[in-house]
Amino acid sequence: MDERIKTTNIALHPEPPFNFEFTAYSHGWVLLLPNHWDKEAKTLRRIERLSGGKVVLLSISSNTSPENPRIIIEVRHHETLSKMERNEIMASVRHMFRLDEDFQKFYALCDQRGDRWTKLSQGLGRLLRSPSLFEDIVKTICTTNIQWGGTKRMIEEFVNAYGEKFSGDPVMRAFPTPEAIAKTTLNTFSKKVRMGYRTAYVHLLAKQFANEEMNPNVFFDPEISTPDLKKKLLEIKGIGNYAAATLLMLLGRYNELPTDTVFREFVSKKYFKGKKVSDKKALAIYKKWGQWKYLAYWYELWEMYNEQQKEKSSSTHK
DNA sequence: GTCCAGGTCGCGC
DNA sequence: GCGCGACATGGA
Repeated sequence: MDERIKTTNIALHPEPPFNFEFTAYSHGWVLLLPNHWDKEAKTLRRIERLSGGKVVLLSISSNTSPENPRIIIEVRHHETLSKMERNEIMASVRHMFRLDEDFQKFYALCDQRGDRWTKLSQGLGRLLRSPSLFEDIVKTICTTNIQWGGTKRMIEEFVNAYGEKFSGDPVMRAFPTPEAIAKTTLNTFSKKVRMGYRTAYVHLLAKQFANEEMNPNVFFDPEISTPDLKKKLLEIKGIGNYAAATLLMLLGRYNELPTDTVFREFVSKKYFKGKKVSDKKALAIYKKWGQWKYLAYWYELWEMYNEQQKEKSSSTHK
């Protein structure tokens, strides 16, 4: 290991209930570069390029104490880490794990429903997100009209082609900056990263972020109503109804559901004995959850996934 | 080879 | 406001 690499540890103190592993592994994002999930160490690693240009390696883990939960960020870096850089890293990780989001009302609703829903108030429901909105939009675009394997491949090519390296690691790279994509031509970009027709959307998005035509702060403004926010999301090329609902979830608004193939198949299976249903009927199932629809849906989807995994392992161990 | 994926766009009506 | 074909790419 390079001796010039320094290590700085930073601790965060989430409000309980908080469950680090459930949050890290809450949906597919943990499996997309530049995230690396170390199963044994229960650690999320990723290269991060700070706004000042410094590239660092973050190893994010937890003490897993329910009473006094703590997130530990091990930062590997060159030279000294300035206070500003420390603060930026803390803010990014708080953002990823949604430490500033309040789930009390949702948990109260779950406890009120009783039964298996009470499990959620032990700290489930936080869905991992990326440090930047740009990363979350690119990734969401890359989940449309493609299977999960395709999403992983596209993001992998994207990160490996344009992400910055940390000199202490030969392989890992940061998520590309909008500037890095904006300064390459669409033609070159489309040859380096095979995203199909999505290439033009991602290239345009990068240009809009780079020239500040798109301001991420607008999307995080608590004052903006959810319908207005959805309208803004739909203005982005490549974002339709499904992607807007996904992005609303990532932005902390849970009242829209992504009516895609997964949602339709799931609701049909769970509530309509596998028969086809209209989106309207399917959506009606979650109406009672009000502003928490996405979290309720996601929990049930996760439940079914776990049951299927159990069945699989029990049938192979016979 | 054919079909289609955690859809979206742009067109014509 | 709705229906419908086109869209890149690779895996099933």
